[in-house]
Amino acid sequence: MTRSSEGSSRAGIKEVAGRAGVAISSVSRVLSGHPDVSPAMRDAVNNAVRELGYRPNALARGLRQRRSMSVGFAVSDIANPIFADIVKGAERSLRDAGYSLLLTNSEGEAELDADNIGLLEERQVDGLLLSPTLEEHPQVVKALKACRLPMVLLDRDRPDGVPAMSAYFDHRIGMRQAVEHLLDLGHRDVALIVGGPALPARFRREAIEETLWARGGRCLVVEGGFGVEGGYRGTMDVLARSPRPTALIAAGNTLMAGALRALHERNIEIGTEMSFVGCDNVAIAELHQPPIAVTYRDAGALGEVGARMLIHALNNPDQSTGPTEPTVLPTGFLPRPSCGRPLRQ
Amino acid sequence: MTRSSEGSSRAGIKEVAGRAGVAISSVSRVLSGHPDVSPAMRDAVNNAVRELGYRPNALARGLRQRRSMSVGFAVSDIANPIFADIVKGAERSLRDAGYSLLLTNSEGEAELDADNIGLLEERQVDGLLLSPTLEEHPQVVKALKACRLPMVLLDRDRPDGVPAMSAYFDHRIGMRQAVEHLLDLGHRDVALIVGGPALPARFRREAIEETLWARGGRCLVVEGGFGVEGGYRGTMDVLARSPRPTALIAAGNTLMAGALRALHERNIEIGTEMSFVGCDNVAIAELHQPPIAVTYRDAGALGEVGARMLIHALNNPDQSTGPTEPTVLPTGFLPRPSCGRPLRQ
DNA sequence: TACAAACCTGGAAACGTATCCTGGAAAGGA
DNA sequence: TCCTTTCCAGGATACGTTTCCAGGTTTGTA
Repeated sequence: MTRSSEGSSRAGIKEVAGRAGVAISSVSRVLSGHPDVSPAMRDAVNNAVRELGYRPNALARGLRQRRSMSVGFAVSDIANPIFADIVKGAERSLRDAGYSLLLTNSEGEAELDADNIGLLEERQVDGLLLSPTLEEHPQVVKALKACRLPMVLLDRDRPDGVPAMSAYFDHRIGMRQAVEHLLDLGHRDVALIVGGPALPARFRREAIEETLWARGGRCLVVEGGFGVEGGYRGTMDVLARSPRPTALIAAGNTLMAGALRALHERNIEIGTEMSFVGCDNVAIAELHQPPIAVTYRDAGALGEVGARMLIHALNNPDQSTGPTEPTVLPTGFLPRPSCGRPLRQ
Repeated sequence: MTRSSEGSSRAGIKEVAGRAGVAISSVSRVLSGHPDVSPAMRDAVNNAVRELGYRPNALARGLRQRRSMSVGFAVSDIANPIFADIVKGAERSLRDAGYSLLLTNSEGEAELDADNIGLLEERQVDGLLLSPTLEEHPQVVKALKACRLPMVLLDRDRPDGVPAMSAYFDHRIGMRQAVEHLLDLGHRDVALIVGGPALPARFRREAIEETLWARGGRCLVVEGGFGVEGGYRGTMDVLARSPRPTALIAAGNTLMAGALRALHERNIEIGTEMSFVGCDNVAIAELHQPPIAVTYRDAGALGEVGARMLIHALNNPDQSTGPTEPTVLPTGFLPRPSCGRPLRQ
């Protein structure tokens, strides 16, 4: 009988106050660390809290304080390892700051992203982290413009008129290094498989074209569509070209998977018949035989940084409401045996 | 001036009532689809809602209704593709049913899992999905026992006294097939690298040992610890044995990655010098050269099913409070060239 | 000793919603 | 015409907190 006979529902602050023989407001003061509290009061309340196993109701608190201490993350595909890492990093920063994470996944459907933004608003999140499928999709743009919350776009373009902060990778750095590497090996005809016009792809394309042109190379750009399928189709397209490029760059980790499948299927020897560069140092890149040269980025760091930007904005709501400077994180390049000298000059 | 001059804060049900010239309770009735509402009233309210861009406050609603229409998911590592798929599947089911997902990640720390369970309770989630790091960790068990909410454990053991439902894979099916395959190829000495005693590993170990013993094979079990590192160390351990097993099974997708790294480092030719079986049909397995034979499972389906079990329990709170029968999903085996005949008999 | 200041506490209002309850109006039957 | 029933709308209360306000006690200072 040492267990207190807990009611069917959880104890509230009222029960705590009753048990401690004090007023509700006093309990609240103790719990929120208000200075004007006598030691006796503090002990009495803390004891009652412990005995009842009291846990505050975050809904009630959020309603009263008009802040829920939660942020929403609208992501396009949590199963993409890059996004999983970003979410993981963001969750870490948020947890450290006492925030909870409300996650929505759109499975690549832009309309769902737009809906999700609205749903998260209803849930009274204090801010929003965003890695939508298509940041320029009209419904998404509309939802973003209508949204009054502090927002951080992660590795995405900021559509005109959207008052969001942003953090992204400078994918050009790693790509320039990759192309320089290919040029140094003697390649002059390089194909690029790219999914769409959005930020990461755009940066990569820019860097590749500029670097190639500057040194007299030629670039074949193939838009094969997104995902593994896109990579596969794009690669098949490239392989059918004549003259065939001697090096192939897949601008994304899912494109890379599709490209590798196509190369295997056609029995192309990677690193000799065709040099290959992928994106993101995911498991396949490292463990493939031969290992795949890739541009890399610290996706977890982007999540952490983005979340911190958001938290900072939440703590300083008075600052100039305009979006602050974007945070730009570097990328790099890991040369690996998937890149070799071209067979023909 | 067609835009309504929205106040700084969002409009509430009160503003809607004022604009429509009706009582607050009437607005609530219209919005919640109550039958006793006149068409005129319905139109008036709906117009006001549209004009003001009203969105209900989920916090207030949850507080009043004592259900938040959200569920928590405490996962050990969202960056593990299996968990990412499970979360993705769960989010889909939850979204379809009108629930939101509160995600916590413990990054492999059991204490964090325990904390997170408490945090999610504070947030008044209606139920809990769980893929904790160590379901038998004392703090986790304590948190689970103290939790009054409907819970579903995903691919985890149910500790004694924890009133949770569960859904898991029968990893034995795929493993039996894998071992039969190895036996058929002529292998008699098989090594198993396993992370710990938890459910997936236990099932796999059981199936391997039973199947091997039944046909006169020998099994070397190595507990190398979790993660990529564990797989690496375990494999190095196995390679040092004499006589060296002719086949190696890595019981987990991260263990597989570590094992492959070790095998590459030692220049072991996979499929001839050493046959290899991994777990989960992740990208590396398919794209590795030679492709890696793996047991597979539909992780997304587990997430969907688990979430549906939870939702069903939430909709039928009166049913026998005891946990229902576990849902068991099958696994399979994909033979691939990483398994070949042993060099020596 | 008297008065201001600091400290501590309790009561009450508010956050935005759902729901109970009451009552008026309309509709139907005698 | 009167009474009962049904339909519909509004008022009030509650959900569990925080926070403002006012009052009471103690401390410090003149």
